[in-house]
Amino acid sequence: MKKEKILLVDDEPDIIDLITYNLEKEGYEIQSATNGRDAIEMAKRFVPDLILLDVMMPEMDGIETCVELREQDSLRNAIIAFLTARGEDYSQIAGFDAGADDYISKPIKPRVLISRIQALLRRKVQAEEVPGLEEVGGIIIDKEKYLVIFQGKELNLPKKEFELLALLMSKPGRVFTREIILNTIWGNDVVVGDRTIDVHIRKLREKLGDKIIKTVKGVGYKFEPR
Amino acid sequence: MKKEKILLVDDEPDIIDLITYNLEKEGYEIQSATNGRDAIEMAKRFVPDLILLDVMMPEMDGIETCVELREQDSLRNAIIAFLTARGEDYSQIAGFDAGADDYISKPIKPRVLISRIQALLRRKVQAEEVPGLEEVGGIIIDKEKYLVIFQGKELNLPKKEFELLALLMSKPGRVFTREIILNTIWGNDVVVGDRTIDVHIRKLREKLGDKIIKTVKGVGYKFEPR
DNA sequence: AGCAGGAATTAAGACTTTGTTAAGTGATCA
DNA sequence: TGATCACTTAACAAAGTCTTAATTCCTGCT
Repeated sequence: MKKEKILLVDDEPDIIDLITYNLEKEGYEIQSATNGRDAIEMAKRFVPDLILLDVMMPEMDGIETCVELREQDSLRNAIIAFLTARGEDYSQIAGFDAGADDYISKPIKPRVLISRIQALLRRKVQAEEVPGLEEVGGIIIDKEKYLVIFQGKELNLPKKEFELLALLMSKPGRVFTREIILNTIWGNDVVVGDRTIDVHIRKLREKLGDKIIKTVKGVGYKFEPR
Repeated sequence: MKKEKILLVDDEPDIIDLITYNLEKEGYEIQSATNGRDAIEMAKRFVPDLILLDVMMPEMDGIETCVELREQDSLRNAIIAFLTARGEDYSQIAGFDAGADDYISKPIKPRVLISRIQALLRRKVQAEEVPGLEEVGGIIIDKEKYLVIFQGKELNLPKKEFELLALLMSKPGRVFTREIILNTIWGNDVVVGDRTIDVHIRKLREKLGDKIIKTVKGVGYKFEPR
């Protein structure tokens, strides 16, 4: 699994040390900055997945920094969370407007922080999407290796079956019409009989069980994630 | 702009009143429940955009409730936020695992709460924006998945019924004449008897209840949102 | 009350779309 | 070159959907 990158911005070295220690222990890759200006420079190169930003900083405060970070195109889908002292409630309001995704109260409790960060990154991962490898409803399909893993077993599907499964799984739940299936897998001009698709579907069902691919009569087929 | 729906779950009436008052003032549509069981029932019908869930409740606590709510298909993209008393940090950890999106500390400060909710809903809107999915009067119709969710239950409608429902729901309240229905669903040239539409309407009413589709004698039919 | 037009209801049968099986055609590979 | 595998087709079976037709039910009107 890819190491996720976190940029930590706080003017107090003690806090930086504490957080860095705890997050590195969790396997994240951490970089830190002690002021807004540096943070922006660093963010451009480091391209973090998550930015933890102290609100109270000399010179350029967190809010200001946040606004500038948000203008960076490369950080469009980075997550920004503020670190704020209890009682600084105004910052929550201004912070969300500045484009923050969350805020975390000081004093920092490591366990809480980690759990919070996991939740934030999980949300981000959902939003992203990693091509090539997909996992839905217990089935893993690896387009690079041309491999399907189902109930712990590796399956070597023939080309057409594999492509058909990959297509259905690319949008779990969504119905693909026969027409679209033909166009996608066989190409716009190739003409094959109507039953051909059925037969391939049948073979997939033989291998993956009957419940995974569902027929929508008169429309098409869909992959039904458990 | 559509009113956003919030379901509030807390066993203390005072809290309910306080929050309801503040959120209604902001233009949200609020429903509330005082225990987890009711909350789940209500959620199925109400289909809220956001659920505020007290962690500490008798019988079924917030975490448990959250887990069950997350299993509801119709709540797939609802946002769930916990209300927690200061010091209940354990709840933050368990809560995120249970599928919560955020937590909000008590005591509730109205200004902070509202700002927080706005941020959460803003995030939701971004995450959604998926065409083909519509929600009207507690019924969700998903053209991609060819699926209707009604009172928390998934319905698999046959093609014609589905198309008919989709048509009526596309403009809630508007009357569609028989002629337009025929032209849209059957095509301009296809000729089917007049009663055919009635029969399909009837089947829809069997499945969705009698009140949802209304007859306008001599004119046509309309979908009657709540 | 009686009537007429439209709509609801029902069940039966026609019709479509899929499932299933087995067999045929190539292609590939030792 | 014979075995195996992938793919396609054909033919029939099985589901499931759509239509129709016959009848009853409403509602407003005279």
